[in-house]
Amino acid sequence: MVELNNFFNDYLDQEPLFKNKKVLQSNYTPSTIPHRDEHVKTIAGILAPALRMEKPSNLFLYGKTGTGKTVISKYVTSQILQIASEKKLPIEIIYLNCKLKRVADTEYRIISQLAKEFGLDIPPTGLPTDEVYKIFLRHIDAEKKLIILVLDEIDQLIKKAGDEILYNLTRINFELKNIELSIIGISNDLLFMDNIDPRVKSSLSEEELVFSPYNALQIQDILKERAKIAFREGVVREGVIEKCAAYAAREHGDARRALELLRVSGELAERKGKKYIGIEDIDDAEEKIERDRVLDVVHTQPKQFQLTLLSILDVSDVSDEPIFTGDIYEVYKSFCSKVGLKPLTQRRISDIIAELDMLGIINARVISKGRYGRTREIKLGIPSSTIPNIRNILKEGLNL
DNA sequence: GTCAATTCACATGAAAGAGACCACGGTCTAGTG
DNA sequence: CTAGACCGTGGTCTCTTTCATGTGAATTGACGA
Repeated sequence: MVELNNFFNDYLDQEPLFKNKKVLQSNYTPSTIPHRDEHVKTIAGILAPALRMEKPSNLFLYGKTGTGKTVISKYVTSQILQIASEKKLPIEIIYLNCKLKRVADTEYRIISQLAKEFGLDIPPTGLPTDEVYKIFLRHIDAEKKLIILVLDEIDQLIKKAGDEILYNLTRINFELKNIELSIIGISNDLLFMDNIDPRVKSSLSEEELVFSPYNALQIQDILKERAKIAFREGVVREGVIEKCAAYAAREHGDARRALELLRVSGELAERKGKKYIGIEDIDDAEEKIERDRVLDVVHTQPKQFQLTLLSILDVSDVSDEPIFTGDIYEVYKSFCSKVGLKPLTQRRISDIIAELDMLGIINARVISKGRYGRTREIKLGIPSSTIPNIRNILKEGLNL
């Protein structure tokens, strides 16, 4: 038995670097949002009629990840909710993240989640969708209410389930007398509006707002503000914040990434028993975040994904040449026969590769090699230092 | 040399199937009074 | 008589397969200068 007692005591004696780690976590809603005053005001202006029990316009927010769309909409809606509860106004605000698997990524689940918000218990499956609608509508129409529905990552929902949901949701206003429903859609994808039903489109995007990425200086401000609350004084060394911001700005100004980077840097420094966060911790943090993300995928995705990823790692290990779908499929098949798994069709592997690309583990690009066909050119999107590690974990998990 | 047709190796889409999960209603069974 | 067990039906959801269609540029081959 290891002497854990000492370890824990040492741990407790050690001065913690963090004062309040929560403010660096992604679900934290700060009380001030630097460099977004205009947006906050605009949104507040659009939603304000709600406080007079008039239906606000539907609103659409665009912008890349980490540009503050979610934070701001949460902030504004929480303020509204606060006033509403002071004045006893029947306003409901429902926030749904459509990207969360098995929560809100199909029509059925959206409705059942909505129903759940109103205290209805709807089974996760088994009922016809329109039945769920009926139950929901009947229950909800009982009293006068104004509902603001925030659909985050709405593009994911549309891509998977079609635009019928939005059509049905916008129609609730016409069908129910007591309910006013406004929708706030949040999307990372500027283009996704192009291929949805024009009727839905016009009714949905009565107001639009685009969030541009932060630049490095703005991210610095955000980081400084949060770091002040999160860390003890003097913990963050000179240049640390600047470097975090620079990293994040390189990635299209993603503030969430910058905050994560700072938090992980702090955690790593603390674990090393240091009394401060130095620039070198950021590099470690960067690598750790990357590795964790890949490992997370490796563990949560099904076997076929893992096999495909392993094939990619294997092929790219052998040569530095760019690799193509066909090569991977061949290797993949041989792996399958080794493991005794029935290989999937190339069609499916093609999709899996596309999904791995979406997850950011690989970089796949469709290119045409002219006479020699059209295919995906695949490169690894992860630091090479982590590859052997990941490969071993993969092989272990697959009994190879 | 120029230009359009050809051709490759997949990408991309649509539809449909398999299998897991689940609710509901009806029927059967065993226990109870 | 009734509560619970046990179907069968019909629904959703995910992962796949099957079939069909699309596609970008290197290559080819005809054409004219």
